[in-house]
Amino acid sequence: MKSIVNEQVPAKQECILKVKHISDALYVLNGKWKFPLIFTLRESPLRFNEILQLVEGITPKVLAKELRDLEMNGFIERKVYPTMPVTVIYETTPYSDTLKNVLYELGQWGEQHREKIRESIRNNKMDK
Amino acid sequence: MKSIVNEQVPAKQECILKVKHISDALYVLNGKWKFPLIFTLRESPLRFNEILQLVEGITPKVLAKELRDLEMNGFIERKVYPTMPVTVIYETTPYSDTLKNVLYELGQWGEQHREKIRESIRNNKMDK
DNA sequence: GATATCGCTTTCCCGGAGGTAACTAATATC
DNA sequence: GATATTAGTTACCTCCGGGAAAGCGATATC
Repeated sequence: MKSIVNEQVPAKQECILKVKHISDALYVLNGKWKFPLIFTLRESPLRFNEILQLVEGITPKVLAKELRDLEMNGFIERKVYPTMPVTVIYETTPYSDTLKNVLYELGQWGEQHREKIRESIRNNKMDK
Repeated sequence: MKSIVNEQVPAKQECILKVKHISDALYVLNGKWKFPLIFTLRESPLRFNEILQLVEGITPKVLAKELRDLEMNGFIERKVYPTMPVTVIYETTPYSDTLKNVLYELGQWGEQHREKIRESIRNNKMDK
């Protein structure tokens, strides 16, 4: 005695589960800076002030907070070298490598999105 | 007369550009609900109250605001049918399909991340 | 036509994210 | 002891996400 309703239930549950996975990801990767920082540090390890210059728009306070978050969640490691004025190097852990595909797809999408927006402006219509 | 510095400049510029693409993507997809909503509506078009029930934790006000944002950015369409108490159906546009890969990778990552966290708790150590 | 209900929408409010600018601690140099 | 460098921290402020609850337009009921 299958009904349409019964057939929809598994699809619904599956959808709710998938959304939960996406929300789990967003929970640790929320905000404006997590993805940009992980991407940048995956290119090469950097010092605090180097990140400040490379990641445009970020401020010392926000950077310090984001780096703390990322370290707590196992994405980066903070290495202190007792040199003359102290050198602190931030580098990504292997766990950040698991984000490779996400970072790639996000970057690709952002690139085509920028192009689409530029075209919309040229054509003087926002969408459709 | 190449120096190490000169060789690093293109890589730096390339990195800054890629980060810009990622930031462009995050600009329209920021917050807790954009990805979950696009994913859910890509599964099937839904009415306002159906979304409220399906996307756990979202409130009417926040949902209305997010739906407005998503419509303005061309991700979804709001269709009104003049039935007895009025039916409003929200459905994704073809532009949302361009996010397919991003949504897939984000969901995959979130799933393995949840598993990793559960293991960390079992083993009583947070990372490393 | 007064009242109730459904399907959103708006108002009010709080807390936290994130920006600005100035300050600090440790060492080295002058 | 004044100044510079590195790696932040602190105080202050604004804006936005998001929760609670009321508002509102259209129909259904009496």
